[in-house]
Amino acid sequence: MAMGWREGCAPKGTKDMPRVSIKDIARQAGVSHSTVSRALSDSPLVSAQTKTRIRLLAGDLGYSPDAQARSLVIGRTWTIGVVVTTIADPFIAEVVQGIESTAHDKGYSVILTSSNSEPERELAAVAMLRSKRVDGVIVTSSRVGAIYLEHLEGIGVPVVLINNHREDSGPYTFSISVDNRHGGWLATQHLIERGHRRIAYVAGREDHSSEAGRREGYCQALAEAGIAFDPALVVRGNGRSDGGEEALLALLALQERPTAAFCYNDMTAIGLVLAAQRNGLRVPESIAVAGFDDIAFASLSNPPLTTISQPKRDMGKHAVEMMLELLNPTPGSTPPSNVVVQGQLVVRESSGR
Amino acid sequence: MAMGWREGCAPKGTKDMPRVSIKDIARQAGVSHSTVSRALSDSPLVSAQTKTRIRLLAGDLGYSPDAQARSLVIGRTWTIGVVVTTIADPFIAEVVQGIESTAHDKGYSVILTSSNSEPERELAAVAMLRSKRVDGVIVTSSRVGAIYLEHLEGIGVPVVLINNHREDSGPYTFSISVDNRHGGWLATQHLIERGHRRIAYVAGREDHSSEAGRREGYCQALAEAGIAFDPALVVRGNGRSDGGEEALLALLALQERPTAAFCYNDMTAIGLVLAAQRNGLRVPESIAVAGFDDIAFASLSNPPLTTISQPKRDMGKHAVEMMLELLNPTPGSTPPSNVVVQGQLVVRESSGR
DNA sequence: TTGTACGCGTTATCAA
DNA sequence: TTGATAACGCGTACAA
Repeated sequence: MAMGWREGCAPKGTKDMPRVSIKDIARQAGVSHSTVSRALSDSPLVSAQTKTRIRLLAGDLGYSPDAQARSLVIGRTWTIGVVVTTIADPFIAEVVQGIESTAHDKGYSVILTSSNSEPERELAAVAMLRSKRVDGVIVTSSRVGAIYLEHLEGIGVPVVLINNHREDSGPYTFSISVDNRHGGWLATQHLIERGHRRIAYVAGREDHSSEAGRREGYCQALAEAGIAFDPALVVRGNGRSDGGEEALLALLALQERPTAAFCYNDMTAIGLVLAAQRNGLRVPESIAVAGFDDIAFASLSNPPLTTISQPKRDMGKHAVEMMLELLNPTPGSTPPSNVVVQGQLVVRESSGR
Repeated sequence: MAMGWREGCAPKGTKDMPRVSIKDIARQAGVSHSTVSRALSDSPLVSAQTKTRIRLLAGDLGYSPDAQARSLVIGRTWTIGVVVTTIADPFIAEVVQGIESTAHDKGYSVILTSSNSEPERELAAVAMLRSKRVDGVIVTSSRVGAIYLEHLEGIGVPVVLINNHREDSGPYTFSISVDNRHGGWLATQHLIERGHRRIAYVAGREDHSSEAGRREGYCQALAEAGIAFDPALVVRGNGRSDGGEEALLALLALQERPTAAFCYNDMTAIGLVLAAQRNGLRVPESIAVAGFDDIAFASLSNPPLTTISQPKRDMGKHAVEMMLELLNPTPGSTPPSNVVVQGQLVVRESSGR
């Protein structure tokens, strides 16, 4: 019965089951295809009678509207492209969950592309999104190069950047990002309140757009507390757990060890905690630790991690809503502007009593 | 300049930047649009001279082929739909990363939909994928209801199920799944080798298709070791960390407490470990623990978690390759069949010395 | 209230 | 080697 299968997928639907179009419905209903089109799109230009008749028929025939054909004439695809570095990053995954979820609610679907931070992949992704005629693009990548942004904007559709504010962005590009400086300040300030004065900062990658802000917040909190900034206490990391592990070793090698560490993000913090414990240190007794992001595992690590919580799902949601406002501006409203959301300090056990 | 923006996105591209089609190129090049089409698709029916001339022109004009129009006539979209429960699940996220990555390599793009396990969302997602004319669908959901599968197959395109083998699937539906029974056996056997005889099993949701197999493996290992099966040692879980926490409390309430626990998955195991530590138990000394999946955090938890590793990325990759073989059967090859991959025991510290 | 005719951007089938 | 012309499935201005 399904023997034709091995010959490959027949062009449209299988030979066993050809696809039904509005013309087919029209033929069976004895009307023109335009009447069918109107009936299915609930146009007032059709009698209620034929409307229901056609709709029933469409249901019986198993009709499914062809979004491509529709988009071709309408000029919109109700699809938004989402570009991430990797979906395996727990932070990004949660943001994307927020994006997909609200996009779905608004009748949009999502094309997901991951760049793996490889420039060629990024460009290929952009070309593909452009060809697929997405209505807009949301980018959740911690670093968006200038050239890359240029290509992105070359698609000619609105772009929303998450955690990646850029000054040199085009007129259709907006960003929504967490207040990194304030978050860094909150975390450091918290450690200071806990009585620490030698506080390390484990940095992220320098090309991550959030890095500078978090470090500034760290510096500011120190300054406000009258603690002299010690460059030796700022160690390099990479945003991943292994970076945190290496950072701990670097701190261990210091003459005067820190009693606390604020880490660029949770992954770094978790790696640092693990390495500390492996080296016989107790957290938070020997070294207090605070992270950034509040990924799901922050509360499941041992000890549970004190961190700055970002409203990840909400940021995804907000990004979609901003995108829709760009695509379908509501008459009265003000045009969108860049958004900065505040992170929240979540005190858990890794920062002490 | 970009003042027209607030009037909404103009149909195709912005007014500032109308989209260029092959007809535009044809006009400028003084040839017919079919010649342009041929030149761009590298047809041998065009002189090398005009071919390069047209291609250069296309580049200058910033031409981007319209995938929709193309698909409309070709009958393929080079798009596959991916259905997950939630992308925020670390296991699923890694599988999807594997899917997106290899799909990209093969020239396919991915539409991501998350069902949140809500039936209405699932059906809406299926309808949307059908309308968008995806070439195939990959499902990574731990439970696929019979009705749901029916709808899925109603799209008329191949379906690949990950970790969700079903006997009652249609002729175009295949599955790739881990050997749950063997994995459960491996983990339990490992705990037995470590000297444990009272070993608990913390179950997953009963409607998860992997649950039965893992439990069977557990039972078999016990039987082979001559250990009597004690139903009291099988406690309910839900596949999440809070389920593991509750399970530990249940085990604590037992007359004869277990000295080890095999958990349905890593999230459950992590929750159980955390609850144990909160209750003054030491892992693995007081209770040894093994999980299943080997999510990224298994190695980052404290103590690092012994678990059964699933080749998550490879499973995603394999799913795509299977899909492509269904879409473009290579002449000589055998038709795809359901695949069962073996998990690997990864011994870390949570299971003892 | 309905039907006709055209266009969206492609590919493909004919003639030339 | 190239150019008309007809599809693909749909929306819509225009005419009836």
